[in-house]
Amino acid sequence: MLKKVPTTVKDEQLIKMRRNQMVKGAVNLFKQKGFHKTTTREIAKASGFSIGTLYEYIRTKEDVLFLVCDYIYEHVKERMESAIDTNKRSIASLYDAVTSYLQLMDDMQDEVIVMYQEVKSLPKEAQEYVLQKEKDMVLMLEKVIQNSLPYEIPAQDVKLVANNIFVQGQMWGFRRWILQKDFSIQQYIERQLHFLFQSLNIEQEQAVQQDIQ
Amino acid sequence: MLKKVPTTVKDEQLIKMRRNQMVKGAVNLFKQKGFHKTTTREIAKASGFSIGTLYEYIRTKEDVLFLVCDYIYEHVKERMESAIDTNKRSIASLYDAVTSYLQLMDDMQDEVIVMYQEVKSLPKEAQEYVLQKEKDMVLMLEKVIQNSLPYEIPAQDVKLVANNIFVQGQMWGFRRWILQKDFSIQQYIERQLHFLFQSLNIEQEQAVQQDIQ
Amino acid sequence: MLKKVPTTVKDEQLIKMRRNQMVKGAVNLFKQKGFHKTTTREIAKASGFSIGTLYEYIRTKEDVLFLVCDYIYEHVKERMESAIDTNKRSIASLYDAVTSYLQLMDDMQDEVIVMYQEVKSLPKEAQEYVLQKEKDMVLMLEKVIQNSLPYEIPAQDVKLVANNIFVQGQMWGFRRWILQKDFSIQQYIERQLHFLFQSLNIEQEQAVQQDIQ
Amino acid sequence: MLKKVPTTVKDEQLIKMRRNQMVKGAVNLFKQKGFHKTTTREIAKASGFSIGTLYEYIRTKEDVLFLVCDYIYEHVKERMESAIDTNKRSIASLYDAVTSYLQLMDDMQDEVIVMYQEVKSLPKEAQEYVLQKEKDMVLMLEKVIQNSLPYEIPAQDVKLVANNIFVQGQMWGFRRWILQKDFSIQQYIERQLHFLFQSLNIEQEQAVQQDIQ
DNA sequence: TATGAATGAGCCTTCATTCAT
DNA sequence: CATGAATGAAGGCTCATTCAT
Repeated sequence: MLKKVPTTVKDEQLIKMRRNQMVKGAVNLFKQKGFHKTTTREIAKASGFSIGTLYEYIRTKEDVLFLVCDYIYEHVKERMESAIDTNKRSIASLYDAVTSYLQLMDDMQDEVIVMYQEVKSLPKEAQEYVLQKEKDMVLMLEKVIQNSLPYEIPAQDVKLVANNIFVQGQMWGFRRWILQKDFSIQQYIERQLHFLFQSLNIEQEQAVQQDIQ
Repeated sequence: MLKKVPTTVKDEQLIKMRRNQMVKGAVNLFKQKGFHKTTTREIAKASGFSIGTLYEYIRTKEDVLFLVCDYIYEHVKERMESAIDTNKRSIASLYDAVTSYLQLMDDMQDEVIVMYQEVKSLPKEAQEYVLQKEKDMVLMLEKVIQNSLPYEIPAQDVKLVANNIFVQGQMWGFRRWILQKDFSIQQYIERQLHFLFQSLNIEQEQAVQQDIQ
Repeated sequence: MLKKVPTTVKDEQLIKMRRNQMVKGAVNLFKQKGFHKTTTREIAKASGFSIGTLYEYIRTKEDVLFLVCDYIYEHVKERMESAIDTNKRSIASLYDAVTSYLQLMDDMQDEVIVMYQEVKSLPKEAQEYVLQKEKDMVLMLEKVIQNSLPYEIPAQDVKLVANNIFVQGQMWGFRRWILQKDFSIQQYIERQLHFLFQSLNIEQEQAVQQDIQ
Repeated sequence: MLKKVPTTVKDEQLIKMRRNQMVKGAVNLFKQKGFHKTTTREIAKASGFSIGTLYEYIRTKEDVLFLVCDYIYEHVKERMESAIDTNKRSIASLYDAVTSYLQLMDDMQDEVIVMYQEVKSLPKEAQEYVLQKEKDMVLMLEKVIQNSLPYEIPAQDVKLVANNIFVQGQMWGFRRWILQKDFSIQQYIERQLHFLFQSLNIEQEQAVQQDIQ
């Protein structure tokens, strides 16, 4: 499962730092012009070092994209994990999970858009690696759903609902020009929660109250 | 709203034919390798004519992408319009609309994926043109929802639900590797409808029965 | 045995012409600066067309080198074949063969030097292809030797003598700075023939006289 | 005639050691991939120190090649000188010289090949320096020939024969794939001596017997 | 109209060399 | 003295686009 991008440089500390610079710079560029229209020189410049130095930390341009995707997912996953307790057995935990997730998708709009528009440019192997991370995230949502509901529902339905939530998170960024004209993120979260709970036959008040306690 | 791609050729009939060949060939290529990794030569070859001829019918490579997007949307819209009556005032019409839409998204998976992964490669102007068509489609869904519901709901909620449905259609193609392992398209439609109606506080049986009548 | 360099261009006539231009230009450059220090842009310019056009007729820079080697050997072989009758059974034919061969090596000094200094830069497969052609040439010499001698000599010795002659031809170009100070090509040929015949226990006069008849 | 490669380091002892390491490593690499395809980093690694250290002992990459060539010739010359007495006035000394020389060329095949394929990559000045050493060697052979022969022969012929022998030595390495299939080095030496003596009108037995005495 | 050879800007990548630590 | 991270000039190659036939 480990997928390492080879380096010429040996100092692990330095690698981490430089790659952080890279990801930062690259995300910005990819956001604006997409992966293909972004030059390696531009990436280097945006990262604050020369083209030569860039290539001390990666092998190919695609490595940059991979690093970006990896970074984003790692970040997202981390935040999700610290925000969500997949084992708590109450509606409130679903409420919290969805709230945190959508909030996160708001915070990381740009990154997420970049990722979803460019994964297909990754080499097959890297694509699968990223896909796996995505699956992991959906799985987290599935677990929360399963554990929160006061009744049993078919595994298939759990999957569907989890995927729906997941995609609604992405949609907030992707369809920003349409949605963010009419909704603030708070409103968006509130209404999505409303329909979610409604569709699951749950009184939303329960969730909120449990949460407050 | 008109967005014309200029040509050297005069014969309108011929233009139509040639461009159809182009779109056919290009969609296939874009599907496999994406817009950027597809060369104009490949497009010409897949279209059945020479690179020189290709450039008699377009101005730039991006024109091909635009033509593809345009074609897809035209197709989708056409089928949606013939399948949906936005004015019928019953739950059944929402049921029908969602069913038709999801079915359509199943039929046109590849095309839709191509479109959504590559629009950002379009020049700004063209992007907006395509975006508008998308908006039109969501609007259709909004209308159906508004007219079908036996009660009033806030415009915002209508928008949200329409967008959710819209995205669930795209997700069927985008997340095929995950979803189509567990669902047939019929099952997918059925369960999505189930949760949709549940979230709208509507007995699904009503819809089905109305439909049969 | 066929080893074809792929092209984008279809017109066989044109390919031949352009490649001739290429080989001409490239040999000159390789002669001066060696393969590695010669730029593809320089090759293009020396060939009289643009870098883009160059790459319509080859796939990689190494292809140019291969084309050069191929051209040289084809040329050499052709001239050797037209000058030598491997079946004539007299000393004179050996005399003629060596004379023609050394004369040829004088004419094609530059080309031969280029070839021998750069074959190792060819990809393995191409290297073997060229090596084979070289073997063919040595084989020609072997045949002539075998058929000309009035007595039997061991196959091994035939090989050795053929190789010696072959290398003496190359040496005339390679060691030009040393040899061509002291010898004209006629003198060189005359003395090498002298020692060759001496080493084979043959009166040189026989050969010359037979030849005159 | 002195050609010094400048250094940052002062300690002569150290310089010698480090450069020995360098030559050792470099020869191996050049043998496998040629001078141009070998990187300075690879040379440094093969030498057992860092790229920074490498550049403490040389000024440019070409210096490494020069050092290699220099080393090889020094080695070859040394062995030749210890094996050959250019003043002994008997056929046996020619016999010995050729034998030693060809044996040496067998021992140092790789090095010799490297040298001859890469000298042209040396800067002009260095090329001449190496060429001179080569001339010295041929001169040694010339002297031996002159002194061994029981009769006078023209200076030109001496040169030619010396050059022939010299090139036959190189050919053993260069044409190894062809020759070493049919000959052991002993056989090769024996047959070349045979033809050499024959061409010089000398009974080989004389040489051998003289040698034994 | 159709063709396909020609063009060259521009991209990714390498690698010899330097220099601060 | 030794190290190795940083640099950027330069090279190989691609591909959208043009234009003469």
